[in-house]
Amino acid sequence: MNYKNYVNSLKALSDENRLKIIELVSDKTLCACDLLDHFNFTQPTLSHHMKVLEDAGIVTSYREGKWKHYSLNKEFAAGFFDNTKQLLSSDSECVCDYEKK
Amino acid sequence: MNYKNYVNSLKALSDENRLKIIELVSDKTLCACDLLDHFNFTQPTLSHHMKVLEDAGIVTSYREGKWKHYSLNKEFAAGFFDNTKQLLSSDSECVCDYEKK
DNA sequence: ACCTCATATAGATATTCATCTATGTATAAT
DNA sequence: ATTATACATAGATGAATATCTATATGAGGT
Repeated sequence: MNYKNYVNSLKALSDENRLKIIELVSDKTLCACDLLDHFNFTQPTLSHHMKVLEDAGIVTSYREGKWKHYSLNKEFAAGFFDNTKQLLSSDSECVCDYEKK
Repeated sequence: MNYKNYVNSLKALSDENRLKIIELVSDKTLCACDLLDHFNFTQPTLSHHMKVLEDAGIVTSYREGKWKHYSLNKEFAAGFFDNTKQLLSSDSECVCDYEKK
């Protein structure tokens, strides 16, 4: 498992508003303006959250005219799920003895 | 899904050292002193991390004389796994329209 | 009682981060 | 060209947190 990458994903997920965003785009594609309707924070704050989620590979996006559309990255979902399983299962190979940092 | 609780779990997991601790106790029980051998930070820092993990219900502990022993909470592992599945799967029931905060 | 070992707590510091206001950029419509 | 709409960036601020040193607590052994 790539620890740095997994920790990065966890940090990106560790925010209640971003979790809500993920659920909103987990089954459909939404533009930023639609997402913003669901929250009480400002547009720059949403922009920040979307950048965090996109940089972490959690959501993907494409531009269509003025709009930017977001959806859940299914590859991320599968990968994150696998990493979580490996972390929490006792029968996974032990990576305990990597070097101290 | 209990968002607050899940976010709390994610935050507790969002640290590379704590992930390593979890892997160390995922298949065996270890005392704090044994855990400390695997890291370069100080004993109070480990104590802090163990408190975070225990408060989040991620690890359980018991005292035996001078030693405090830790192991992975299997119930947490199962619950966290379920929550993650629900979050990332598109076919889960939508909890999108809970109140703004 | 005293000492040693294992762990916890207190207080300080530096970094990270969620949010804001203000402003910039890009695209489309008139 | 001008204006409106959608999104991004810059800079500031307050809150959370990972780490440290110093000290306290607790439990066994001599």
